[in-house]
Amino acid sequence: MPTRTLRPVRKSPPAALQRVPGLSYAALDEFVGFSLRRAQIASFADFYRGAAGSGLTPPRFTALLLVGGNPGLRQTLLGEALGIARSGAMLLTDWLEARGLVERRASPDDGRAWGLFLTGSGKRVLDAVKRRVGAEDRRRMQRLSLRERRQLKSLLERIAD
Amino acid sequence: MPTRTLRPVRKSPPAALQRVPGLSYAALDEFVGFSLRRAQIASFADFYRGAAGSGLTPPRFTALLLVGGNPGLRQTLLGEALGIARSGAMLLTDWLEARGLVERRASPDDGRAWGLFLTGSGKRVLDAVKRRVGAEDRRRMQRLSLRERRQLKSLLERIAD
DNA sequence: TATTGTTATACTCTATAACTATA
DNA sequence: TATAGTTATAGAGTATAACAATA
Repeated sequence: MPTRTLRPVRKSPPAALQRVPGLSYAALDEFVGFSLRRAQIASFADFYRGAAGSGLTPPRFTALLLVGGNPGLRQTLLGEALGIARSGAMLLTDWLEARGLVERRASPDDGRAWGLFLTGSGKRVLDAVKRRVGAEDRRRMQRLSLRERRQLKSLLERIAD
Repeated sequence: MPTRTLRPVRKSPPAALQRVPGLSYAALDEFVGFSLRRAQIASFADFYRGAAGSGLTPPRFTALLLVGGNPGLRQTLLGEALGIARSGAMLLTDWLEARGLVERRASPDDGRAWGLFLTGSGKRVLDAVKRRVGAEDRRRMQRLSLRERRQLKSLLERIAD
């Protein structure tokens, strides 16, 4: 059994591109990627507002959602889904387990692997954060009509790989 | 004058959410934020493809674009535009200066401040990378019709703060 | 031999806080 | 006093590589 070190809570959201008044952004506005990035940063800010106090970050929240939707998920697969190395998936799982949100259970069919499961507390925390983050997500999207929201989502899916 | 330490070139793009076949993503798909994030990650991948070999990262590229479009830009303002602390803006400027892409000139009206300017080499590198990254950006967007591209950009601007 | 999880280590980017020199 | 830039230091998240146990 490994050492379960509790990693501290993140204090503030990551860097954010800002529109500073008086500066020329003409060169940036040629790229759709910049609009995408700025919208995505706004969405991250929503997340941090909704997840405030939970200690969750986007990868941790995503991990909880994935474990919740795929009980018995293995760390390697979790890492793959998150696009991080196995070692990182382990540290992430350590953090979630130390906080009592996720449980490692020995895999019945593979002695090398763990199956990951939400604990009762993990389910409650996930539900609460999901509700609050979801509310923030919908609040921002209410700037658009229902039709525009569907359009945006469909366009985004088409340009994502 | 500070020490101008040359920071190494980034090897690989940052983490990327992946659709792993067989996993349930139902819980994630409730959030527009996830579509946004996945599309944005794809756009980052485009950037790293286009900027390959240049050592540029998204913040460094953005910094070059901003200095190019705002000659004499001060570090503090650059940091603000990028959403990073002054100290970070300095390290970033150090990197760009050590690579000969950007020049610090004493500000004529304020003895404390630098004005940032692209060097000849900086202009050439920026032009080349801009062209290649722009091509990648447009290549992805060609999955959409012209009308859809305009729509996407407009929708993104409306949900960004 | 290959894979799962783990450990050790290092690197990148960021922040905070204290310093200096100018304003 | 306040601001621009700098320095020192630390933290968070990532990667790579080597290891043990199991497949």
